[in-house]
Amino acid sequence: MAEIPLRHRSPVSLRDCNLSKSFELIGDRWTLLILRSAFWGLRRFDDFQADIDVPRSVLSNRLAALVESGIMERREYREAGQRARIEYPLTRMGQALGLPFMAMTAWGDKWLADGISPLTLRSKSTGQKFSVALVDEGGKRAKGSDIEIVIHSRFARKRRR
Amino acid sequence: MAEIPLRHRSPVSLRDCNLSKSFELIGDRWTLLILRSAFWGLRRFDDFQADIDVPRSVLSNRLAALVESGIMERREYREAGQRARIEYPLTRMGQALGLPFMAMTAWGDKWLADGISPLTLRSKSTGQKFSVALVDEGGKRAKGSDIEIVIHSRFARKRRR
DNA sequence: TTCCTGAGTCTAGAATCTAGACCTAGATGA
DNA sequence: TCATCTAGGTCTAGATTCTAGACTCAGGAA
Repeated sequence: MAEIPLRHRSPVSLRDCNLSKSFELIGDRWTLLILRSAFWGLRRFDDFQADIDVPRSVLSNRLAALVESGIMERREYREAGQRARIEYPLTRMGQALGLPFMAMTAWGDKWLADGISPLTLRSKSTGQKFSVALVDEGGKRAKGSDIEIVIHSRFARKRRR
Repeated sequence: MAEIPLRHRSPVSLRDCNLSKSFELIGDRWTLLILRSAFWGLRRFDDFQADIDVPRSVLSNRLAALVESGIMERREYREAGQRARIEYPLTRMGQALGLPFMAMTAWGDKWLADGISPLTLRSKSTGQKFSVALVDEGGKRAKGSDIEIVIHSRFARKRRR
């Protein structure tokens, strides 16, 4: 992997950058852990609290922020003969974070655990392993040297220095 | 997209989870923004500082942590006739974060910016667009309903309740 | 000799985090 | 009827971290 060419300033401002906007919403240790638990199917306050041992006031704040940004939903539900309770399921927007999370997990497997993955994803029908990859429209994996970054002119910032 | 089945506890403990280990290293707003700048080719202390307007002491801490964890390298370099300076290039481990970051960017494009992407990735040779996807060994995209999660028995936690 | 630049450190006040106690409303048990 | 339990929180005080901005330090240039 070649070194990235030196530059002194990002060509897209933070204001226009959807990556930095994403980080503003979920780029915090507890938020990320809450989402991890949510992907496992957790939905209730006390379950989150026990699962990741987060301070209750922090959990409260983070859930409110996740609801505010549309990643989770705050919903009443009622089990037969029980009183109403609250649950926090992922919205479609939240579920769509699955792909970045899988990519992040694969990175962790490779670089933090010597390639040992506690879990793998595979096809129910064919049994083949799934993995996250950068592919073209036909599903062919991108080669590092063949990738070109195109910045939409409306967002491009003048190069300085 | 169907709802995730309810569960009360993650089947893999935080200790074994490479996703949570990853979050421990980079799951912090400033660290994420520093890495974003690094992917654009920034390498120098003052460039990072100006690019994302991070407090200098925080930048100093975060860079040290990134070096400590092997994501960046602290390196002296010398331009012709100049004194030695320091730069912080991404290591291979750091560059490998590119894929999760691209996935995250695509998420942000879709959900935070109405699908408007300041940047796209395409093939230099064929001009085709690249995108991050979950694919099988042959490059075929995974269908949500066909994905099965397999937890390696060594790491599986007993299901409670 | 003074200035400049890159790469930091230091400081004090503000904001946030943490552990843990407490609160509340409905269902349940005695 | 009264106390108890539970889910889903709030409140508090003390510890930690963050922030803006001033300062430092070394090597080269003017």
